Amino acid sequence: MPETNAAPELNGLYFQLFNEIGIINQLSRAAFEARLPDGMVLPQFAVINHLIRVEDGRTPLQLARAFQVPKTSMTHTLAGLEKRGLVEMRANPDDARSKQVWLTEAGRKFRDDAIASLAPDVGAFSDTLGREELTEVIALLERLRKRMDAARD
Amino acid sequence: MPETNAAPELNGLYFQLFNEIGIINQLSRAAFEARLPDGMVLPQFAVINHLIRVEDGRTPLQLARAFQVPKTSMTHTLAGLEKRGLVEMRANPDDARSKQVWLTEAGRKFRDDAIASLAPDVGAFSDTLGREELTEVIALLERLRKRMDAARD
DNA sequence: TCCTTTTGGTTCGATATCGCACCATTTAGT
DNA sequence: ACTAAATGGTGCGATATCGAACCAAAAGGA
Repeated sequence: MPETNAAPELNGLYFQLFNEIGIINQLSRAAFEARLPDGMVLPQFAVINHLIRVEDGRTPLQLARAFQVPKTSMTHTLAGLEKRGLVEMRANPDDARSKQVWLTEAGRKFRDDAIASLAPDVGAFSDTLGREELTEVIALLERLRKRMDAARD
Repeated sequence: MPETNAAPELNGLYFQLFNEIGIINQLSRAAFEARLPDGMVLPQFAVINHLIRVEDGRTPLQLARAFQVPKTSMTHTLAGLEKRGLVEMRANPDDARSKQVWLTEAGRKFRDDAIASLAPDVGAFSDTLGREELTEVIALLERLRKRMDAARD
């Protein structure tokens, strides 16, 4: 007899976790967008941040995968960033189908300014989790994210 | 000289955490919606689940607050659920402006079926975090959520 | 009681998100 | 080389999301 579910309550905990994650996502999104200029939206900021943290010159598809959004969504996000002059789309020398996303000077400055203007907000609750707890949570979530990603086939 | 930021790297960790949370949210959303019938969307399921976990008879505004979404979004979500016959909107006997959201039998059944059909997916990675790790993460995130919520004034 | 403010909810318009279909290139198979 | 399949990206239409403005009921003063 196949053991399909040895610990059903575990599922409930995962549901709870996803629920909590959804709410925090909501809260952080709202907080961010309240600070960002007019129509600037969280995904746009996230992309800029990613390009700085990792490296610019990524392709749109790489970005879509990194954030686990459909590529059409990324196209839209990048179009917004380009219209604001925060990124620059160039042809990919290695593949004529593909493009590369590069930060402009304005893009880098924008990110620095945004971080600075966001700092006070983060400061309002940054004492909630200690450094160890934070890194612990991040590590666990990262582990979960990679497993979920892998399970996605 | 005022100490505005005693530990700047902490902010970076929070950014990282929010980033990770955003991606997992994305992944769970996509996974859920792949299983749910046609146009059914994650927030709708989340509301049903909440009504069962907590108690139905909540008002739309209570739900909006619970999920930290604007009330207009909740109106829309509830309209979708009502159109599918999964919830029922009744007048609030205590307040003529307000309404109450009640689950229908179809709504309860729907939730049970959805959970069942989702179980295999969760099973694909449910061994990633142990029960202790899970409850630990949930507890920490819950703590953070409440603090962020409070900081929202 | 009358008037002001607050609160619960919806309507409306603007934008974001995403699936589907499509095109151009690249890769793989023969 | 030639064709078939896979890959990177976009256009389009349908829906989701959300802020602003609005309405009706309730709460709070005077």
